[in-house]
Order: sequence, then C-alpha cells, then structure tokens
Amino acid sequence: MQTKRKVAVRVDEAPDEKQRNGKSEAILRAAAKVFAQSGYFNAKVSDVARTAGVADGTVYLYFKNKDDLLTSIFSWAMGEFLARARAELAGIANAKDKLLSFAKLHFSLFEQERDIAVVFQIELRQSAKFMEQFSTTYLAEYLQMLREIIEEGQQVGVFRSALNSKFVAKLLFGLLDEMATNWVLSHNNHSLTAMAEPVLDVFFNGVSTNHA
Amino acid sequence: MQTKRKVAVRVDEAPDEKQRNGKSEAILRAAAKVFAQSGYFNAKVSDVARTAGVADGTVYLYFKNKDDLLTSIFSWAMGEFLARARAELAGIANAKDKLLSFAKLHFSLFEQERDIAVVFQIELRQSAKFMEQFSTTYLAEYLQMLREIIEEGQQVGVFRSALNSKFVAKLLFGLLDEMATNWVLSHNNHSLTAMAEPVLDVFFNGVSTNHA
Amino acid sequence: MQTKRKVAVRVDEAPDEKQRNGKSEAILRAAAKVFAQSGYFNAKVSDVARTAGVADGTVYLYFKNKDDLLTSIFSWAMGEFLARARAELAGIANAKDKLLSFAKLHFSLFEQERDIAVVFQIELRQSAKFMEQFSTTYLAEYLQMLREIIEEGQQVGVFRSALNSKFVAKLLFGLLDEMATNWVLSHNNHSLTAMAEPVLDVFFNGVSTNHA
Amino acid sequence: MQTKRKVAVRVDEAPDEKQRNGKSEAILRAAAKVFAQSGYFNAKVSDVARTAGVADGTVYLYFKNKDDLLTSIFSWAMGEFLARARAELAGIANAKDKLLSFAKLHFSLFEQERDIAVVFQIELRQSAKFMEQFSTTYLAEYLQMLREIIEEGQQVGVFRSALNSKFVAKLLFGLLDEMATNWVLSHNNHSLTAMAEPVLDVFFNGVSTNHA
DNA sequence: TATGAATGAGTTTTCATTCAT
DNA sequence: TATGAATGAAAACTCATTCAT
Repeated sequence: MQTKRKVAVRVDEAPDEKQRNGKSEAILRAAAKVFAQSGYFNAKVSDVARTAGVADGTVYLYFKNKDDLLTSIFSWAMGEFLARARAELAGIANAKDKLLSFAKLHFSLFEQERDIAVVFQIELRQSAKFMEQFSTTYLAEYLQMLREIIEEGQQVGVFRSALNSKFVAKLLFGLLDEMATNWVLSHNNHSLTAMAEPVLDVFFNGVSTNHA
Repeated sequence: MQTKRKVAVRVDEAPDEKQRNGKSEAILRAAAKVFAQSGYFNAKVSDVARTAGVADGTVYLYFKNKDDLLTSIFSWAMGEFLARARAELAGIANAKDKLLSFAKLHFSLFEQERDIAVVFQIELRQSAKFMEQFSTTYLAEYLQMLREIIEEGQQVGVFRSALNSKFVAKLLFGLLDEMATNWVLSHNNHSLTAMAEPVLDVFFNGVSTNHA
Repeated sequence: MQTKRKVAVRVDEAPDEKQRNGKSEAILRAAAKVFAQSGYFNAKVSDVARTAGVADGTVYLYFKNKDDLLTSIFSWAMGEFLARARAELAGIANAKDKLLSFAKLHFSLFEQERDIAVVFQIELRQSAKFMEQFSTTYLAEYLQMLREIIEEGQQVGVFRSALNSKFVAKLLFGLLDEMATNWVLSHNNHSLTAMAEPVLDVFFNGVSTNHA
Repeated sequence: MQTKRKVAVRVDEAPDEKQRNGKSEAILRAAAKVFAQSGYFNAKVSDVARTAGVADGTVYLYFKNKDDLLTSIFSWAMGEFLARARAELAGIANAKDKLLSFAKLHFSLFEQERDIAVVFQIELRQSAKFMEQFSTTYLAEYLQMLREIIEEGQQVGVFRSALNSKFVAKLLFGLLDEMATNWVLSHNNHSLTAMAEPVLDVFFNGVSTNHA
C-alpha cells in the first residue's frame, strides 16, 4: 500500500527531492484550490479530479489517498519555500535582515498563492495526526533555519545570548503564524507582507519602553 | 459542514449564557475527552454518549448536533476562563503583571484540563467555519482583554505608545497559542505554565541586545 | 422523510445457539433469496434490505457485513438442519434407515427452501476462505453425525468394518452433495428427495454385480 | 457477472480448439497461480500480467476478459486431461481397471498441478453461471466418458444393469470431486492419488457387508 | 504484437440524527 | 426527560478494460 506512486518518466523540472511531473503538480494545485474553497472534509476527490482535468482514478495513480493529497501539498510547498529561503538568505549578512527577509518571503508567497496559504493555516491543522507529522518533518526544518539565524545573531551580539534559540525560534514562528492565520481569515485585503516589518520590530525590541 | 445530514434550522434557547446543569456539563466533558482522544471527526456521538453515561438520543436533548458539542466546549471553557481572568486581574495594578497573570492562568488551566487544551489547540482549528466563528466571538473578547491591558500599559508609559494595541494583542496571542500547541503536541511532560515568564520576557523586551 | 418507523418487537423464539429475532431472520431469508437470484457478488446489500423491508443501515445492525450475511445463512440453516436431524434420527434403530432418513431430510429441506439450497450448493463455494471456515465448523458436525451412524452400523455388522468411518462419511457426503448441486443446476423439476434411495442403494451395495 | 464493467459482446475466434502458443499458456499458468493464491475475486489482472511477465494490455490480446481467463483455465486443463484419459484408457480392456485408471489420472494431475486443482475445486464453483456453463460442455464430456465405461461394464456383466448409467456416472464424479476438494482444503499433504483405490472399492462394492 | 497510463463506473459501509415509546 | 432501534444519505477507492503510441 505504500509505494503505489508511479515515478514520473518525464523529468520536467530540476530533479527535486520528490519527482513531480506536470500532471502530479496539476493535481496538487487543483487539490489546494478545492480544499481552500470547500475545506478538506467537504472537498470531494472527484472535485479535485475535475478541477485538475483528469479522471477520478488518475488521482490515485499519483497519490495514495485523499490524505496524501493534503500532506503532499504541505511538503511540496514547504519544500519549495525552504529552497527559496535558503537561496535568498545566502546573500544576506545581517541576522536581523535575514529574519526580515525570511518573514517577507513567507508572507509574500502566501499572498501569491492564497490557496496554499489557506491550506497551510487552516486545513492542515485539523488533527493531531497531521500536526505531529508536520511538526517533525518540514516544520522542524523551518524552525531549524530560524534557529540558526538566531544563533548567528547571538554570536555576533545582536540577539540576547541568554535566550534559548530553539525557544525563540518557536516564538517567532508563533508570531508569523498568527499573522498569517489572521490574514487568511480576514476578509479585508490588507497586505500580509507589509506586516513582516512591524512584527519583527516587536520581536526584536519588545513592547516595553524602558530597557533599564 | 462535516455533518452528513442537513440539520433543520431550529432556533433553540438563548445561545448565550446557556444554562449548564450537571448532565449538560457531563456530556461536554465526555465530548472533550473523546474528541481529544480520537479527534473530532473520528469521534462518534455514541462514544460521547457512552462516556457520559447517557443514551445517544439524550445528547440531542442538550446539544443541537455534533458541531454544537465542539463549539459548546469552546464557549463553555472560554467563558469560564474569561470570568476567572477578569476576577483575578481585578486585583492587579501593574499592566505587565496583569499580562503575566493572564498568561499563567491560560496555561495553568490547560495543564489542569488537557482534554480541553487539545480540543482548543487542535480540534477547533479544523475549518474556516469554526475559526471565523470563534475569532469573532469569545476570542474577540480574549483579545479585547489583552488589548485593554496593553492600552493601560501604554497610558502609564510601560508599553510603547506607537504600537497598535490590537495588533500587539494578536501578537501576544500568537506567542501564547504557539506555546500551547507545542505543549499539546509534545510528548514530554514539560510544564506549560513555566513558559509564561520567558514568553513574556521576549514579548516585553524583544530578543535584541542593544536598545540605544 | 421517513415513513416507515418500525419498532423492534423483540419477540424472540426459542433461544437457539444464536439469538435470531424476527427481523434478523427476515433479513437472512431476504439475503438467501437475493443471493440465490443474483449470485452473491451481484447482489447488493440494498437489494437485501429492500427485500427484507428495512433500511440499508438496519442490515448492519444485525450483521457485520455482506460476508457475514452469507456465512450466517449457512450456520443458521445448518444449525436448524442438524437439530432436526438429531431429533428425527433418535427414533430410528437401524443404521441404514438412519442414513436414509438423514439423506431424505437433507434433500427435502433443500426442496422446501430452494433459495437456501442454491446458496449452499453454489454461492457458499466461491472461495477457499469460506470453504475452510465451513469445513471446520458445521460441516464437521454434519460429517460427524454420518460417521457415528456408520460406526454404529459397523459395530452391528451391517457395514464393512475394514472401512475408515471418517473416509466413508466423506464419500457419502460427496454423493449427496453432487446430487444436490445437480438438482440446483438442472432446470427440469425432478424430485431431489426421490434420489435419496437410489443414491444410498449404490452407497450400500456398490455398482458391481458379483460379490463373491 | 463479477466484472464491474459491461463487456462489449464481441465474437472472437473459434471458441473451440483455441490455439495456445507459448505466451497464451504462460498467461494461463500465471492466472491459475494467482487465482489459486488470492482467489479469483481478489486476484488482479495486473497480478496475472506481472506473474506472466507481460504488460497488462497484453493479457487482453489473448483473452477477452478476466472471466475468460478462468474459463480458459478450465477448458485448457480439462481438454488436456480428456485427451490423456482417452489415450490411456484405450489400452485397458477391463471396465473396473478403466475407472481406476481414470480416477488415478484425475488425481495425479491435480497433485502435479495444485494451482489447477485449486481453481477447479474452488474458484470455478463461484457462480451458477460458471457451473452451468461447465456442466454442459467439458464436464459433460467427462461424465460421458465415465458413462461409457460403466455401460461397457454393464454389458459384460460386471456392473449392475438396473442402474442408470448417467446417474451412476454422476455419483462417481461426486465421490472423486469430494475427495479432490478435501485434498485441496486440507493442509496436511496426504496423497490424493492413493485415494483412488479405496474410493473405487466403495463405489464398486458398497459399504454393506452381506450381499445376499 | 506489445505497452501501460488513463479511465470512470459502481457499491459497501458508517454514523449523525430522529422519534415512537 | 430519557431511550436506542432504525434510518438513509453520501463518497472514497478499486481495478477491469481501453487505446494511443
């Protein structure tokens, strides 16, 4: 039951961690769209298939089941994000600037692909099963990136060394995550990317006035 | 949404300040337990009934449907929390101390009732429908309490006045929420309440070192 | 809207090995009818339900699944047959007469309930899974009854003592089974019960002429 | 019947004396193996294809559909058996010896090809459709061979003339069939061929002691 | 001949909810 | 109030078969 996935014969893009040919990605995009629209549980696999322009059964040629569709959206999008983040951050020296870029990238990708954002912020949170799975894989990598930047900042003295870097990384994630969820749920179209700076201002400087 | 049968829309009793007698609360506790254990979707109403020691049909004498069980857990627990928070905070003068007490209360209640915590952090997040509903009711009240404390602090000069109090309240919620989710998902039994102080340290002072 | 609201009238018959109230047996009879008509695989559970005059879901209140319907027909009918056979044979002294009565009972019940006969001779044989299950339970009891009669006959000298009684019991079953299958498949309506005597003639005396 | 898709009725090649080249027979053997292992219904055509070392589509170049695989196993194996039986029996004068040889051949072929035996004794019995089809074609020929030998024996006075030869042939088939099914289902590896003699002993002489 | 990716029909089963008692 | 037997809607998934290459 595990390895039902046919390997794409046509190597389209750069050989990533998981082979995604055109059809596989089309189904994934369709799934994100449908899940974002109707919610994961309301969404029918046949809706996904129709949106992707394939037959119902074809979905199962590429994905094990409906769950797999959801988790694959996560790992696919997260994989792409992490790759881009690594690339972009490589050229930035300053730890604070890195975090700002990271947050902006995170937010701007969500703004570019709202469906993905909805799936990430809402649909993926539906069960401990998913949550645990994600926490231990790609999300861990996400947190690890944050942590390394924070430690970098601690070493050069921009960030308080007394703080546990892993703990602080989680806090930053909490801030970004809450903003993202808010943006997804709010119906006014305020810019999410524009929130990166004020969020990091608080993260960097806190809300207190005097720092005796 | 997730119920398979369309529910006849019937206007029940006053939705606010719902009277909870012993049986009603027993069912709610049973529901929290079952939902936390199996997840909302896997949980069967008959499981809830059995756990509560009543017949299946009895559940429907107290709650409109399965969804209502979930939302009632939220409003019941949130109502109790807000009442206690209001009472406790009344006796505290300092804004920072208020926020600390608030966070500690939040965390300690979760530690006392893990089932409720799981339902809050995981099961309630499963759909935009719930999320939006909560954001606009009890959660709004929660945020409003935070906001008022923050504005209080701004007025007396402890918190930066330039910051939008609503925005900052959401950020604090993001921090606390992330900690809570982390605690729920982690299998090691670290204390959640103990996290309140370090979280607020970062919230108050930020992670940066120099505040010229 | 539901029109038929039948209430279980829990009037149970004689407490058998397996409790079968009226509804349970009605579903079983309906299943036998539908399976005999369309074949097990073609038969839809909803057909069974409709024939029994209950809702689809009700079938699953009494039977675990479609397979259970099939196996329950077997154990139910076989149980009834064995009980009757035991009762009838008690009053017969002669081993040969016992076997004749046994065969006649077997055949006459099939003639009275053709649906059951079809299910026994055809639908039940569809897989090794079923076959093995049956061979080791009720069929074993059937064979055991035959065996005991044969041994009885051997002790009083009517049957050849050199023959292994278990082996001979199987042979007799083979003869009766083949006749039954033939009758079920043949479209002319010859009497099955009338075959008992000639079959046992061969079983007793063989086909050879000289027995020096 | 058991295929989910309605098959376009297309008249194929001459149904009798089907040419079997190497690949066709390889597929048939693979089918027997897979059917014996998993049962006809659980067996997938793609399993058969893989076992035979061909692509899924290739199966359909040689066989009309999945049903055709099952029936072809029957006619192919039965055809081979009948041919061999005719050849072997030609050299035997005595009717009793002929029947014994026939039974031994039947049993020994099953022992040589257990997969075929399983398909014959179990998988082929699954539906009235198959049963009737077989009863009227190759099985009829099988019975006819037995019948002729019996009539031969009746003419020379070895077998009781009063017995209907067709009826007696069926009875013998019943005996052999039951033994074969027993052997297929039993997990101890007793010899099937060795059963031929004792079975025919009973068939010839009956189980009774005195034949006054 | 041979391939194997794509198709899409079709049914079992679950379980929230009802309502006669 | 309380019960729990009965209801019936609804969708994921499989896999035999096709057909473009």
